[in-house]
Amino acid sequence: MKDDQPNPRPQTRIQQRNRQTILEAALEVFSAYGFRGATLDQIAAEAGLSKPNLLYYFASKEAIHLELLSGLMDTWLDPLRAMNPDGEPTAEILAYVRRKLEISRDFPRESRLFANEILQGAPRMQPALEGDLKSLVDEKCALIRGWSDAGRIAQIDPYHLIFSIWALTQHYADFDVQVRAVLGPGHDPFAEADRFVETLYQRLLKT
Amino acid sequence: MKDDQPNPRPQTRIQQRNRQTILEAALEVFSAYGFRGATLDQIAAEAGLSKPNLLYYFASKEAIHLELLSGLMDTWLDPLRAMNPDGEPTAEILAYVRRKLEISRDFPRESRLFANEILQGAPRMQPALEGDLKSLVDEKCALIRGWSDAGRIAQIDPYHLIFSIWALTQHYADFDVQVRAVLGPGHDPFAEADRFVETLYQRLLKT
DNA sequence: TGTTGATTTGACCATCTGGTCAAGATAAGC
DNA sequence: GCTTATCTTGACCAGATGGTCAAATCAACA
Repeated sequence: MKDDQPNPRPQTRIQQRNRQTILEAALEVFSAYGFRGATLDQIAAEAGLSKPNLLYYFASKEAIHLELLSGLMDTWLDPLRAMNPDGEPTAEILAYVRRKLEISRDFPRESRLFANEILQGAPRMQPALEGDLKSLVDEKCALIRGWSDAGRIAQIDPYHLIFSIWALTQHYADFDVQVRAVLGPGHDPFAEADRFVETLYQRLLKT
Repeated sequence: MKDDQPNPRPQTRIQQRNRQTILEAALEVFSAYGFRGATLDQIAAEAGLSKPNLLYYFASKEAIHLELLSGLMDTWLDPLRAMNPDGEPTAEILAYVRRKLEISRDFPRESRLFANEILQGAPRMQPALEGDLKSLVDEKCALIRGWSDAGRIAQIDPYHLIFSIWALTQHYADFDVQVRAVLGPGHDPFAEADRFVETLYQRLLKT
């Protein structure tokens, strides 16, 4: 996201590789144990580096965590940004749902990291929530309201419609153990979820 | 749940009161910071007791946490247990949704404690999930499937129907900060959610 | 009131944890 | 190969944290 130019910081190949390795390891550990539950030793072990070496690449434990979180917000917002005002309303909303569910399936650790942060009151993300997130949601909700006012989808509160999409799709990543425990073996929760949410939102939005 | 008889352990009034005070304080702290993020000193301060005194009433930090979790499961299952096979299907399901949302509104700390535990892989609850929870859900899903096979509600996967109820209702407790950040001031998320989920499930279940 | 058992706590301990530092190993340019 | 800048680490530190313990305080009851 930053340091794309060769100037500001040299960013040798070793630096690039090791910072990446560390972030990957930190994601694994933070998403499983939360910020305070994770230790630098765990992350170092996961990354195959020594603890002082971690701190050569990142100023502190908090700095690693922040870097992960800031990288997250964009991944989070992109699918919603992609909702096209000129598309067919139901198709656009369903595409958003499907895309969000794919993200839960493919990036469950990121989803849990995010959930951990919000659960604990979002101490490091509140500004982003009230800023970028809110304004994007406001914009898309205006769009959705336009669609329902024009009778192209059923009348529904657009904000809570979006909340429901977040809740449903993230549930399969964040509560994975519970879902699997209840379904028992021999199930593909995400495949089933895909069919379920499609049905749900089609019935909800049908005029 | 245990020690209802006066015999096994005396349980003086002081003991009863202090154990309760400690559990209340621990709920506050654990739900806000997670198990590892919470400290005995924090809990002691919140309870207005000294740390050694906590450990006079509970064997360890873990013991406090376990007691909270075990108390939780029942509160969690009760609304689902209350689903009446002889009632009107849509009304029964909507009542369940409403009851679950009330719990999110009235016991958000319990909801977050639970979410924290599941998020981190449910290390201390997996047996309960695969046991009591699964069998109750299996039972109620059979019931719901009966309803939809009889044409009394629309065809829908009962397991994912229940997951959707959990996801939606708990979202308002667990992601409270996010919901409020997006809605902005002047909203009552739970009141709005109540209307939203009612609409959603009515449209989903209508034959 | 004296005695006994329950309750409370200050002082303490071992371990863990985030972080530092100086010295050594390695890679890169000349 | 030599020099310089980058990278790596063993040893260490200060503070936090879960937990212990003996001694002190309190409550109840004979």
